[in-house]
Amino acid sequence: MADPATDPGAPTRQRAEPYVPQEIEPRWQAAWDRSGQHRIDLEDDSRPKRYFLTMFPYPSGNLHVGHWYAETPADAAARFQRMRGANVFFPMGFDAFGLPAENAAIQAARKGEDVHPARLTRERIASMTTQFQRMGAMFDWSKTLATCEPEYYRWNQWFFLRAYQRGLAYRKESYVNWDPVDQTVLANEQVVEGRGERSGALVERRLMPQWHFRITAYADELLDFGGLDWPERVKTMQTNWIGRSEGAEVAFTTDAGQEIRTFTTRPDTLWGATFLVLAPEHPLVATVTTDGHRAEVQAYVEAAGRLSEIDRQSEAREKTGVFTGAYATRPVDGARIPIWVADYVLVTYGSGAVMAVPAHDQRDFEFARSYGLDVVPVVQPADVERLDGATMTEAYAGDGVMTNSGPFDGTPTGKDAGPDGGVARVIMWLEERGLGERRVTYRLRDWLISRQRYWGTPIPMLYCDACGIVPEREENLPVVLPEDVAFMPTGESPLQHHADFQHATCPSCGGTARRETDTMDTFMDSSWYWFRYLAPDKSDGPVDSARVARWTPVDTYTGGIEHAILHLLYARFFTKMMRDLDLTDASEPFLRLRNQGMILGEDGEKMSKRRGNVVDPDDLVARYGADAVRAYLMFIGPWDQGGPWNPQGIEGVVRFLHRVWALVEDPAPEGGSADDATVAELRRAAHTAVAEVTDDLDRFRFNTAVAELMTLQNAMMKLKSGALVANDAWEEAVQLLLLLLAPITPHLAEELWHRRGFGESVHLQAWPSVDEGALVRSTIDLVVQVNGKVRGKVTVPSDADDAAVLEAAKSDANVVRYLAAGTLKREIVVPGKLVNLVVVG
RNA sequence: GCCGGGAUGGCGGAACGGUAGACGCAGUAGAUUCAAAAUCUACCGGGGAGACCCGUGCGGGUUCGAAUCCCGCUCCCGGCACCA
Repeated sequence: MADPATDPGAPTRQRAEPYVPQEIEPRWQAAWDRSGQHRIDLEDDSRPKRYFLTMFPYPSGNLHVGHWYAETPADAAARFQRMRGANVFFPMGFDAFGLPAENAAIQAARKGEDVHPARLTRERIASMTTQFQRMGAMFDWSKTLATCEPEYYRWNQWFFLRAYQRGLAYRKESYVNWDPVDQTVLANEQVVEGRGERSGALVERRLMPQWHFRITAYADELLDFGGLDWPERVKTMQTNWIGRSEGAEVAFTTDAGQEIRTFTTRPDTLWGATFLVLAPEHPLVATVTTDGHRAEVQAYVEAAGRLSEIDRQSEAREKTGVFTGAYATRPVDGARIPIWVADYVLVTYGSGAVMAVPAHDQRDFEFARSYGLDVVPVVQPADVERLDGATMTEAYAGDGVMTNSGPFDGTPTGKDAGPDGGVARVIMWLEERGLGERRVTYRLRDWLISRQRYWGTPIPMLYCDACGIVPEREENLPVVLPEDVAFMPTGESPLQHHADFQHATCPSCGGTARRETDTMDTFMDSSWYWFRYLAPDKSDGPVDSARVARWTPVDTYTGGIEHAILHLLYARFFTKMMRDLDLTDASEPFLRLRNQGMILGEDGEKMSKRRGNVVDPDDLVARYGADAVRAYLMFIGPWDQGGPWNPQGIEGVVRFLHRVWALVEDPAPEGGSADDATVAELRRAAHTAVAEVTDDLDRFRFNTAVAELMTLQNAMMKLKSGALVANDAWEEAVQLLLLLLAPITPHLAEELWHRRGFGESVHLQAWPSVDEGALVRSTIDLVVQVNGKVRGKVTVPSDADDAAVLEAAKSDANVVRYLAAGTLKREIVVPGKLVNLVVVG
């Protein structure tokens, strides 16, 4: 073959125009917009529906690489499903309420400037929408929404009222997490290691009346992930968070006749309960305490109240507590045991009081040793020497045989003892005698949704002097968040000083009422938004029930792992509540969940302005084009892993895209071969890629999909010649390559598709199917093993029988050397892939 | 402590139980160039001149054959954690 590089006489290879993504991409984005190919017909039921949902972003004002990493692979998966013949709905909107915009307004107020969160948020939504267009994604912008608009949040209020009617929303005074920086209470889910999830401030415990959703009513149902294709770790995290414990509730009676209820997972150790412990906040502490101990107990309770949650739960801390002076009766045998107050017992879990069994619970053991309380073993381990309460150095929590336990002596017991074990039998025994009952307890608390903030959905409740707490009438919704507000430099919610907003008429008696000034947790907004996408303009109800029936649950939901508990738990709860309000038949919102990892800076650290390792997607697009950014983010590694940004890595992908352009557009070198073997090789390469890319995209394995496309490009480049390009098989291979590229690099594929004159948009083509015939090889590689070692490889016709295979193996000089030493034991034929000839000496 | 997920070249990572390291990055050599960039070609786990040998966190096992399956560890990441 003449090569202009080495042969000066050879004709110079003509080059087509260069690949300039910056020119191609805006042109196609505008064309797709004009043609409306991303506007979906939600009523079209001629094709199977696929609801692809990606977690809607908070309008921070600027897209960062994380958005591109989250959205563009999801877009590739959605485009792939559309080409496979599905009617794919892939909407995008904005989670628009929240503290950052309000904090910006407060900051501005401190400087005497005027910034309003509503204006700021709407501007940011507009600029981010423009930025989103540059991704070349197939978002259907005709169905977008922003949660800060009254048309959206009025339905938050509507749901709240319906939930209130059903007793699923309620107000109660309880100990809550107060974030002193953001000046609001937070849900348990928003407190991480004792600090506010957003502000990082140490949260304080405050007793305040607040609105809650009764998520605990669904605790058991939330533990059931049946039928869901979700990552194991997300299911585990939610299961841990809900924290189900089985046990019994046992009531102890004080000498003064008050009942103290305790929860235990080990009722079989009841005979070893040598004291009771109340949490400092337990309501009975004051009434139980005897006069002689009052001062000491009061001091202890006050000191405990001053401790931050993190100090109090510190593991290193030694257990402290005080005796109340009171005694209670152990119900199983009438023994009198002392009642203590200690802050290692949490008022928020179980009943806020525990029966302490120091011999078999490490915490109780440590407390008993500190204060000289009795340690009485009631479970004897089978294989260890007898436990003695006086000499034990730690609690024994394992299995064994019950002793000192009245009628149960000799019963095998422990966590693993099963239905005939002590735990189950003692519960039955307690129930028969009315001394206690089976009880399941959860770590999960009800969802606290009140926020003492401005930029959120007003809670539609009123306080009337005559009627008390009164819900707003549905027909008066929305309770509009007033925009004529002044932001305090102190950070206090302006609603607390807005007389017009607070002034209301009581729907019950017609008198004057005061409006609730707390707003809802913004996780409320994201708990049902995918229903609203289906009919964002609907004004006579929250959702279009026919579309809900057809389109939900969401088929594939994508987003960050940081929402594993928060948003995803609330969304599941909300769907179940909506089901019970007859708004949907489904019990689960999202059938398949896939989480992307996080893109880190070049240094492997989280991207931040302070570190100076932020990569700006706008710069990347200007430099390399959107397709290169998309393809690189997909190629970087498994999507759920994320990883550091590699500036040289994207160059490799850019090279690949230029090679694709050259492969399709540049003229081929003259001559070459287009014989049957060459054509078969070309078709095999193309159809192998079809098979692999199809499988990869189906399984969200974008990195190997891109690698497969690179392999195909390499193979085609190697084979490309004047003779082959003139063959129909070349045209077919180019078409397949472009079809496979379409979800990943939509602009490049579309441009080349048109340049080749293949017809209307590549994105409206059917996804190619594999021609199995093209995959069949005329020969097969034969690996020859002797005594477990690979000793050679021979190539035989794919239809060779065992005898011919053996003959072929023997024709390999190297194999024969080893074969001579042994005898043939057997041949193992792996159909379609490999043939191994095994010889044992 | 309990639960979940991992560990493969210099790096990111591939491998239905079937020749480990696909694809890419970085690197080496060469072509092109006055030179460089870009591009192209070849090489690119370790040892050995070679035949070969050794290699997927560690120790066993199953199998003709194990990164992959089983048993026992080590370390790393994530979640929960004084939750009775």
